[in-house]
Amino acid sequence: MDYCSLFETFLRDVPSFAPSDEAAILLDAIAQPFRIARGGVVPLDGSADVLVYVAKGATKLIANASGGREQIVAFHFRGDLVSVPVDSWHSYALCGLSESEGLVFPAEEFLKRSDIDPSFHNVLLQRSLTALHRCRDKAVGLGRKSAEERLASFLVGLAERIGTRDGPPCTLDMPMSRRDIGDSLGLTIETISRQFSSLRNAGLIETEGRSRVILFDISQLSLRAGHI
Amino acid sequence: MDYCSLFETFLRDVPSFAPSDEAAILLDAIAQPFRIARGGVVPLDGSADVLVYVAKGATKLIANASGGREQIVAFHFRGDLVSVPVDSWHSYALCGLSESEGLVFPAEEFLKRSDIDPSFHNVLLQRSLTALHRCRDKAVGLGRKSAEERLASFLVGLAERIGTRDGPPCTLDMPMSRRDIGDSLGLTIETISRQFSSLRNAGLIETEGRSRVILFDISQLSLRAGHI
DNA sequence: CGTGCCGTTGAAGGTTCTCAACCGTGGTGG
DNA sequence: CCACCACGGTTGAGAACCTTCAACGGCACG
Repeated sequence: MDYCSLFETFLRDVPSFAPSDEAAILLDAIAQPFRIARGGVVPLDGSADVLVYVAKGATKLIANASGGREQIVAFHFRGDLVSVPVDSWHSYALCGLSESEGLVFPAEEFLKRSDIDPSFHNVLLQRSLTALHRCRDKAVGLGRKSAEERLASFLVGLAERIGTRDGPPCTLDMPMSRRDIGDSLGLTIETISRQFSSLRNAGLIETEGRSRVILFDISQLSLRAGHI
Repeated sequence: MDYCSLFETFLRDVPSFAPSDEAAILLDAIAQPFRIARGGVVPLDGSADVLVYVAKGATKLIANASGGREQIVAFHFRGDLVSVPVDSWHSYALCGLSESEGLVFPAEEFLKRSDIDPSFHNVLLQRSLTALHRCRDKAVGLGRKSAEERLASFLVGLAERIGTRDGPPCTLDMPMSRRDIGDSLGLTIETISRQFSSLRNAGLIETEGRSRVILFDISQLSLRAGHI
């Protein structure tokens, strides 16, 4: 994808104004395109917070705790806008699960220029609130849930975001590895694997190869996830 | 505090426009004042997301996981604006740590009306990003940290928000109980108590009564917190 | 002065982690 | 074409950390 179509995709996905608008021109001036391979890291200048638009592929937002421990804070897919802080207790990086492309904006500049268009500004606010609410639900899971509940939650949540809608059964092609799932749920790969086996034995899911999961009964899974 | 002074405090704390502005009048029309005692719950209509402004006191945002387990997602103090979702996997409630007062706004209406003033809109966006970043750091702690690291993190974070600035030593008057701390860090009260004892024995902190903590060496605590 | 809640400490138990071995798959090079 | 290797995933056994259960102490409040 060349820069032009990247930026057009951005304007289509983060909706509410046409490419000719004044705000679009201003944003165009500060956009930095990127393209990363599976496992690659989105280049951040490291001096200021950034907003990253994911145009294609799938990414993970990683926080580094001390001692080499990693925590995946969120997964982001095509169309998502990710806020990546620089000056925080933990260092963050946005990393490709598959080959991915998109745009990097300096956050401060971006927000300043988006003032021009209130409805665009509203979209940003809405999205950051959605991210906040997702992060809170994640925090609840990390703080108060067993391994089984976490994995069930994870699968149900993923089904809502990227699953086939014509279920049941619902088929899920996960772009992330067992390690990624573990790093996201605060568990080890071994525990993830054991919980997959347990759900398989319970007849709730089936796995094909490394990345495909079939969910037979989402409501049952939701029950095991400890959702209210 | 009567409604008028509540609303004036709101306009002062969530800055950028004077009480006479058009936006202020519009917001005035949808504000619902509340006053809760220690342990009381901010009344939410339950049909739509709300934004709560805390004018006085200290509050906790609680998520209910199934099985009676509670997870405190965030603490909020005077001057904070809290987004409380209604339709989520977990049910949320905003609860007083001490006698508290403030204003409740329907989120959708609030955001719609704040369009009028871009700089106000910017403040909202900035605040929700701050909340998101805090929530992420919390998620890292819940996912990847030991009990000692969590408590050290908690104390350092609290010191930044409500500690005396003239330290060291830094004195902390915590409005929350051991149970609250446990519910916030994903641990039991017993573990919290043991970790307090451990930090006391290490000479890093001193406790006076139930709510006062004195931090002798914040950098040392920060080290134990596993911050990068 | 009694009662109740909050906090502390101890001992036993459980869930998850760590360490280790094994298997299947996909890619590479002889 | 096949052997080999690297890597991701699975499974088992023991250890670590936190929880659970239980008892006790102290402060606040009626």
